[in-house]
Amino acid sequence: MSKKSVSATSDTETRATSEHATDLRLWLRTLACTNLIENHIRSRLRTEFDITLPRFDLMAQLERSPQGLKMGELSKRMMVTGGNVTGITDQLVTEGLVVREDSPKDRRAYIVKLTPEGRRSFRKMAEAHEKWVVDLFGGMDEKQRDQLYELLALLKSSAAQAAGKK
Amino acid sequence: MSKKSVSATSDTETRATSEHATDLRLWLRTLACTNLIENHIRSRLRTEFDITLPRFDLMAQLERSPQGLKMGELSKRMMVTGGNVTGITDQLVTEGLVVREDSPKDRRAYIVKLTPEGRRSFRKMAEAHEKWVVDLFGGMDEKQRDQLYELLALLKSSAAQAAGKK
DNA sequence: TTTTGATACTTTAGATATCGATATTTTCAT
DNA sequence: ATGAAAATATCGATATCTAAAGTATCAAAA
Repeated sequence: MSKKSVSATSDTETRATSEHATDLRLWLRTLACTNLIENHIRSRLRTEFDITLPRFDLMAQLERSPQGLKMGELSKRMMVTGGNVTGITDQLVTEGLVVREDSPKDRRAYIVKLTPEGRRSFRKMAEAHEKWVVDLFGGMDEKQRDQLYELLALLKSSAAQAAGKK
Repeated sequence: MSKKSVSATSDTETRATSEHATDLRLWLRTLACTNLIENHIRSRLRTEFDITLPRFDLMAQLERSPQGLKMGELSKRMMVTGGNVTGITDQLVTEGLVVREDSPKDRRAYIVKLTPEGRRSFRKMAEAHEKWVVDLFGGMDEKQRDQLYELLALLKSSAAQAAGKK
């Protein structure tokens, strides 16, 4: 007894099951791409600049916000917990790449900023980092990259909404 | 090398810079999507099943390979280092969810398998997990998801090639 | 056989990560 | 005002995670 192929005739239950499976495959592929790229970048940051990815990421956030950022802001933007940001910041302070300044508006908070050396150091790494990313995405043409960019915007808002409602 | 459609007024340098910037944005958006989804799944696995994401991932690999997998295979498929797999496996063995069996072919290797309890436990979690993923991708229609799936295939091979050459 | 190199896994050290608890400060409703 | 609730950051415990070094085994050549 052979099963009919899932097509226009599939009932609700069959369709639901099949959608589950395809969504799962889609998610696993998304994850695989990210891990592939992230592992590569992590490895090169280490071998070529002797820095870890989390430290680089934190510095990247600060470079984009020259006025500095509160710990909580960093936590939100890096999508990691506050305790984690505390640890990474501690390391970068030890290395002299960032500083904690007291916030004049809120005595609970710190403002984290790049030091001049941190900024200089980051700029050099960022230049190489951009090249790596260009290479990693180089197998796609401009139209495909644009399409991917738009689809990921959809995914981001879809996931944000679903995650928000919980 | 294929021709790229570029606005007539941009010179080479401008184009290069702008491509760098757009690729970087594309990568950051990819990363943001993955983190968003991953954090949500991690959180729900913890609150609803009291399990960590890495443990769930390892079990998922084993469920797909009922004959069991060697540590090295797990390492490759999960895209993490061997030492990491050792630790996660240790935890799961302690919890009675997986077992290490000696490989009959190679005394250096183990075959890791789900225990009956591990399989039972995983199936229950996987069902919920799939629902979460369906919800997270629910804001995209079928065509968009298909497109995303295909574009990610391109990205995967592009990144794999670039990462391979180094 | 013995050596040699590669492979499979573990162990170690260091740096991230999370979660829950805590201390301090701010905000806000009364 | 003032007390409760919320916000900010840190700390301690535990769990990942990587890179590198170490152990055991395999496979093939000398």
